[in-house]
Amino acid sequence: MASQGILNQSLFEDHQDHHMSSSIQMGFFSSNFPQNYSNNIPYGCSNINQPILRTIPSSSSDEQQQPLPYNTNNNNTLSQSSSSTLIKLQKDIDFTSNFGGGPYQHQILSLQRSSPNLWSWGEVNYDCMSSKRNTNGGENISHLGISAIKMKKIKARRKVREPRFCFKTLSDVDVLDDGYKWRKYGQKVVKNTQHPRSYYRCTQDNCRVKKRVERLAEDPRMVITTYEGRHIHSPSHDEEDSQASSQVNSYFW
DNA sequence: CGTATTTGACCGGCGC
DNA sequence: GCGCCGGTCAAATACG
Repeated sequence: MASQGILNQSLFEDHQDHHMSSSIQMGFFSSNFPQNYSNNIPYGCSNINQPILRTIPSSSSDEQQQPLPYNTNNNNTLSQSSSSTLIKLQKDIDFTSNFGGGPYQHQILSLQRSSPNLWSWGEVNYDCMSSKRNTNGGENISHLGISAIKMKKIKARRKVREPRFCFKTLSDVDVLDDGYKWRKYGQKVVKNTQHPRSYYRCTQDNCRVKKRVERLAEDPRMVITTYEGRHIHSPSHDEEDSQASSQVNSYFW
């Protein structure tokens, strides 16, 4: 499976560009969610407090400029194709470094901003993981009105924090098989949630990728998975035949 | 017995 | 400065 985990770069033309444009870009990626998760397709966005972004056919043009609220039916499930995956992700995240490739092709939505790393961990952490934060006046980092103090704090944290993103998945299983091996190193009960948050580290030597997993308080059927950092290796279940496919590793910088 | 998980302690950031 | 909270550590425990 030489093509595993390779992002369809034709849809991410400025993949190498570190300066984000302020556009919303559609793309596809192949993930290796295994067969038993095929009915647990991730479809969330990186910020659970913001509207879930609706998938837009990649052929459509200008209407892509605005995130649209996702249509949900009365069962609070997606009314669109369940095979759609919607993820707002930081521009410099290589999706394939967190997901290996596989038979399932999911649609993702990449939100690109005018400055690098605007999806700072702080923003994701406060907005996505901790719904109590950011309530004083609703100051939003994504707008130019951000205070200098706040920006300073964020910058300070950016120094040490890896890029991260998270998404929601409808799943009975907490830990989705993303092809990598993880070791649990902590569990925490987060305030105002009934479900604990679990912390995992990639077991690969020198790979510092972390992920955390928790259930959405509002809907325990949803698993929120947050990845931080980039894998420096291919998914572990490729290891057996990875000797002959070192070129594949270049996709997992 | 080696490895993975659990879980209370600890630490640092942040708000008040 | 203090307390709260999230994230991490590491000893204890479980597991294969």
